[in-house]
Amino acid sequence: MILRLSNLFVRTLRDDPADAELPGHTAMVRAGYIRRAGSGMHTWLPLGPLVYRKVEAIVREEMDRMGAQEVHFPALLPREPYELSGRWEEYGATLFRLQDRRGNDHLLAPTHEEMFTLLVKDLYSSYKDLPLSLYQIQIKYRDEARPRAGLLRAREFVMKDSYSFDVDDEGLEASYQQHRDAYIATFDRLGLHYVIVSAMSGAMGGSRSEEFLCPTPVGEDTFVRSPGGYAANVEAVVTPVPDPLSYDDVPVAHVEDTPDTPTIETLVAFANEHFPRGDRHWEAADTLKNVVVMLRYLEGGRTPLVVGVPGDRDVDTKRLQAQVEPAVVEPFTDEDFAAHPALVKGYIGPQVLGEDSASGIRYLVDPRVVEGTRWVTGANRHGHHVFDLVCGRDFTPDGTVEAAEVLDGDPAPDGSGPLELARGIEIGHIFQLGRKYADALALQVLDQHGKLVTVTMGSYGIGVSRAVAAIAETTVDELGLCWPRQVAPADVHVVNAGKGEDTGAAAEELAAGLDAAGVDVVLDDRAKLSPGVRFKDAELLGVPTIVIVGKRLVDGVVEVKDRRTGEREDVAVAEALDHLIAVCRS
RNA sequence: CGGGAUGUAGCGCAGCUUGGUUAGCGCGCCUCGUUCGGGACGAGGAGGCCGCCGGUUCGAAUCCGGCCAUCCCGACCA
Repeated sequence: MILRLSNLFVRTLRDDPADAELPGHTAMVRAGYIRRAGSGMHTWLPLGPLVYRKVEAIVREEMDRMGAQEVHFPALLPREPYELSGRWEEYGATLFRLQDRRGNDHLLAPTHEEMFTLLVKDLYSSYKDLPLSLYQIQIKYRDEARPRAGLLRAREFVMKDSYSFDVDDEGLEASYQQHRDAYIATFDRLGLHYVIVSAMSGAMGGSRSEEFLCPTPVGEDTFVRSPGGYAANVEAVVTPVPDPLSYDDVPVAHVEDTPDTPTIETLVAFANEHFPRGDRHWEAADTLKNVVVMLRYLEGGRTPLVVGVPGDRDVDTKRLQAQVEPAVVEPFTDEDFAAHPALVKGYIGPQVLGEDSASGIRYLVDPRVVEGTRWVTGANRHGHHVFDLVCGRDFTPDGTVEAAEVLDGDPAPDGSGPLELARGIEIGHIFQLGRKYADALALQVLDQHGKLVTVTMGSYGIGVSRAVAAIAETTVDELGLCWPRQVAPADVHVVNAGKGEDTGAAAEELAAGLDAAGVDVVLDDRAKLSPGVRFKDAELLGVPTIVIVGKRLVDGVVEVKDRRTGEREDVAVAEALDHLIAVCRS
């Protein structure tokens, strides 16, 4: 294939588009791979699909290799299956809903669990048919609250989603492992760096879930890693529990007048001024911060929950949310405070909390709050705090919860060193669904004893368009795009940098030779352009090997430049073809 | 959803405060000529519902009101 810039449908931009912020996205727009069509929607120009299709092909090959079979559902679906699974309601505002001319509800699918489940239910009814893995590569729709970062968080995007079906947990584990191996092979081939992080704490019945994150500062997901190789989603970090402390010599708890100290900061400052410690200053970590939230349950109803964390940390809503699922964490409003007079805003303390207390309000604390720890905390009276309140002596929480934010330097749960917070792009997610959808949609098969058993499922996703973006973001440099060869739109970019007909003819001949050898070529055969423009465009487009046919042609050489390293070498014209073919196949 | 901003040619922007010729600049595009190894130069061109609706006014890109859209920060995000 020879792409001639003289007629390729592309126009490179000299200025950065105003609405692009990430370097890779900016370069893709400037180089003419994609354009914004609307918020979270993108048009692909000819260069874009050349990259996209190579990514897609690698994903497809690895799925086929592991034995998954490709199917294809509509992106537009009727309401009914989602009604049956409960997700018509559950999915909320993120679901694109629309009506047909008869007023019937439809949706643009954000993911296809229901359809896969129902399809298998329609066709299969025996354990002999399993295990089975099906996949599709499909446009997905999510009405994101805030689309951003170009292809990374779009409202229309392409995802490979697959689902495994097994009769038992051992089968599911095997299918999961197959997908995990296939994903490793896929991302290795794509040239994407990744870390595999545990995405759940295991509090949800032991089902496994792991995310493939591509580490980059522009990523939207936060994860942690340790020097010893531990890596996890922040939601999954388990806090090591300290040993209990002796509290024999801790004075009796005493309430003090602490006016105008509704925040940890004001409290610490006040305590240091009026109740100085003998040994050191009071610190935020000496205080116990009690945060009250409302839990809303799917089946209806709201109950308050108070979470106690050391005062130097905030409650991480995402971590808390992961712990209380399927309940939803909601803010505690002023009306809620009015309805629960035991809770004094800014001065909440454990003495009035607990399921066995008068208030009956559930009280969970950070795992660091162990027996014997002494705290400065709210006295449940406006302007008052209690000092030397000892856990296990003066109060007993209902339990612990992993809700405190994870901080840089916290110890890894497996003892592999201090955690480092890092950012990444979620490029893949593998998940043991279990029987959620099989139960909801009655997917059962007969086992070898003739008994009906509910199938257990896994779901596995790779963001294909997002992977393109992730590659761009992690390879782009100050000159432009810099594609890995296996996904580049072409192998060689031939620049005719001369002014005479001789360089033009030599460039044509070289391009034709490469094409005949099966090497894809971008040929800059545009007329009347200064060499500088051609060089800039070649670098912006990001084809891995650039050949300059120019002033050195009179010496019988062309220049071969590696886009990534910038290294140039002179190659005799007579050897250029063989040299380039070797470079592209190495 | 909270906060902040923006909407003027394909792209990037000025003009608006203080209303008044034919709405301007750079890039890109067309023609001619000169250039030709790091986004060349000259001359001449094409291209605009100034986001939409309404109001004020003799007159609105400019002032006022409403709406819509988009972007950024945050919240949210299997």
